[in-house]
This record gives sequence, structure tokens and C-alpha cells, in this order.
Amino acid sequence: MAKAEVAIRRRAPSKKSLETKARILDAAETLFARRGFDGTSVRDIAKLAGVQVALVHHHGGPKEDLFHQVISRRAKPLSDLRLTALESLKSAGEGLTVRAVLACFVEPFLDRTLKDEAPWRAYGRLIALVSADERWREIAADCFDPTAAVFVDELSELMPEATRLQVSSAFVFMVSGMLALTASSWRIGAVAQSDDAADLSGTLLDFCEAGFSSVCGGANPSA
Amino acid sequence: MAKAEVAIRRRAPSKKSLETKARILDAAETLFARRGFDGTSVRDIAKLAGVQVALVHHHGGPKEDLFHQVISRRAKPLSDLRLTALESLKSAGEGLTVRAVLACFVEPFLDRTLKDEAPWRAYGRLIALVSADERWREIAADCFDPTAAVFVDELSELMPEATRLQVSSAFVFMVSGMLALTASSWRIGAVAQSDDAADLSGTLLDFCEAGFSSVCGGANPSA
DNA sequence: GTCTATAATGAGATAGAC
DNA sequence: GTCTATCTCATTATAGAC
Repeated sequence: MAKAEVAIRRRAPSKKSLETKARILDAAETLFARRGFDGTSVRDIAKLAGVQVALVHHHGGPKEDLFHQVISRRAKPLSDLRLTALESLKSAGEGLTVRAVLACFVEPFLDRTLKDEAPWRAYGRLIALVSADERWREIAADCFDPTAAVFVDELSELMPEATRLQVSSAFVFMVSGMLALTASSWRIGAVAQSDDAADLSGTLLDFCEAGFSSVCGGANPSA
Repeated sequence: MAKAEVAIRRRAPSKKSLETKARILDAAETLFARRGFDGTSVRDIAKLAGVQVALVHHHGGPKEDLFHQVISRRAKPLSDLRLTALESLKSAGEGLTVRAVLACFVEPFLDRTLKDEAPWRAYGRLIALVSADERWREIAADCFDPTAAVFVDELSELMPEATRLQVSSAFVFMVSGMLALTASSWRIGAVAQSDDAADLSGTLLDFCEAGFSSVCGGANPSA
């Protein structure tokens, strides 16, 4: 019986001190976002989390696993937000436009990474980092490609004349613009020499709505 | 006299073994592009260049200086290509459209980073890396902002109703799309599940021409 | 689960001979 | 300009006490 108790305890996911694991993941998220994977040491993470170095390894495993966990932790909630928005839009019966579909993908992300609290801002920078580095291709494929595929499918249905390559290219341009807003919106100020906090999200949607219609609206290039 | 000779020799830029320095910069360019600044060690660079570690320090100085040199080495030639293209376009007297101006900025870059030899491909990835990381803000400002400003000015003249913030935002979206093509064009294939080597450069221009016209063509949002 | 201590390796940088 | 040798320090990861 005592043995059974122990076995149950071992199987139980954790006690209240997976709060510790969350602290470690939070710290890792902040630092990975700021300095990249190689620029961040496990020691820095431990210091920021207020724990010992060994504890980071205990909860996170090898550094690469820790990185993967940080990315995937918020990936599911984010996907849910996007897919729920898309479902709501579709069940509304009207207003199913290209722009509205793009908004379902972009806004859950930008609302949090531009306006919300620090964790999501860091996460946004982190995703930009992951998307730009072929080294994390697998992680990106795991966490983001399925949802992206749903949106590309939806857009393809809305623009039946466009090839899948056209839709995908336009989609990649949109994603790159979205990530540029969270990771390097300072560049806009640098070029514009202006500090207006404008409706960047709306500007992005304007830009991409027109871009999609230009790339995907017209003639078929092949055959 | 002997002293004068020595002084002259010291002042001379170098002999034929700044070929060595070039080899070091080439190796650094390749590795920085592949693994980032922190992911690349001076030892890796020395090994790839076929020289000793100390020689890398001798020619490149501290690691950060070496990185800066790698970026700035091709920045001037690239700027010249862009500005020359723009001048040619303007002196042609006709065809001075938004799309043509954008092409002057995008094509010199994409022609080399997509089609040309390995060095330029690596350099393209490297610029994507620098642009995404606020840590290299100064380098980016030194090497690329002046030319970008020229193009934003030109675009503003072509679209007088647009605010500078609108033009800058659209410009940042275009740059992000351009960099996405060199650094993560594999993502297009990943989403499209297709391997067509399409005219990505032309697609980008289609997308951005429409985007600019949408964002910069219309009404003034403020006041 | 949490800590101390330490192993094992690799990093950036420099001194000084040739 | 180039090389050998070395200094000094930080890194990931683990073993084992509590």
C-alpha cells in the first residue's frame, strides 16, 4: 500500500511546485527572446528565475529541450485563439472576406505581443527568432504549421483562381510583416523619425489585403 | 632612412596578404550567417579560414568588431547598386512608378542573395539576422538606414498624400518580405508543399505595389 | 524537489618567438 | 604577418547530500 502510494505520487504530474517550473520557463522565455538561444546561458536563466542552476536542468532537461518547451507552451493557446476567431467568423454567415480571415490570424497575435504584458511581448520576439532560423525548423513545423495550413486552405477557398503557391507566398509575406511589427517595429520609427503610436495592426491588414488581392486575384501564370 | 622605410611600410594599407583578411571575413560571414553571432566561435572561423586563432584576432580585432566588418564590407557595394539603379530610373525620364522604385531597392539584393554565389546568399541571411535583432541597431543604422531614407524620400514624393509614417510602415513591410525570401523562403515550400522555383521576386513586387497603393494612396488619418 | 560541489569542455583574448 | 603556447573565465551537465 505504501508502495502504491509512492507509485501514485510518482505518476502525479506535480504538486504546487510546478510553479517553480513556470518561473523557470518565464525566465527562459525572457532571456531567449532578448539574446537568442546561444546568447543565453542556463546560468542567466537560473539567476533570473531565482533558482539554482541544477534546478533548471532538472525541470527543463538539456538546453534545447528547455527552448522547445518555452516555444510550445504558448503555441497551443495561440492556435486556439486563432482557430476560434476563424470559426466564429465562419459561423457568422456573412463578412467572410480575405481581410477578415487575415485578421483572425494576425490580431490574436498582435493584440498580445504589442499591447499586452511582457511575457507575450517576449514570446512574440521569440517566434520571430524561431521563424527566421532554419535551425528551429522542426519546432516551427510542430507548433505553427498546422494552424497556418488551415488558414491557407481557407484563403484558397476564398480565392479559387489562385494557385497554392501564390497563396502561400502571400501568406509568408504577411507573416513576415506581422513578425516585423513585434520584433523590429523600432525600424519604422528609425526610418520615419516619428514616434506616433499608430494603428500598426490596421496598416498591416490594409497592406496585406491589397497584396493578396493583387497576387491571388488575377491570372494563372502556368500552362 | 631605414626608419622612414619602416614608417612607410607601416602606413601602407597592406601587401598581398590582405587576401588572408578576406579569407577570414569570408569564413566569418559564412558562419555568422549560419549560426548567428553567439553561435559562432572565433575558433570555428579560424578553422574554416585555415588560419590560426590569433590571426583572426589580429585582423578582425574583438569579435564584435569582426562582425561589424563583415556586415559593412558588402554594404557599400549594395547601396551603390541600389542608388545607381534609382538614378538610372530617374534619368530615364519616364516609368518612374512606385513599383519601379521598389524594384531598384529589392532586385539588386534578391538577384544576388537568391541566384548568385554562396557569399551573397550568406550575406542575405546575415542581414535578415541583423535586422531582426535590436542589439545590432547601430550597425544597421550605419550601413542601411541612409539608403533606405533615400528611397522613402523618393516614394514620399511619388505619393504626396501619404504621411511619412505610412510610407515608412509600408517600407518596413516590404523589407521584411524581402528578407523573408532570402532567409526563410523554405517556409513557402513548407506551407505550399510545392517545390516550384517561381518568380518570387516578382510576386513580392506585385504584393508590395498593391500594398503601398492601399496604405499610401488614400485618406489622411489624422487631424 | 532542492541544494552544493565539481566535472569536463570550450570560449575570447594576449604575449612573445620567428 | 604568422605561429605556438597559455591565461582566464564561462559554459553545460551531472553526482550525490539533504
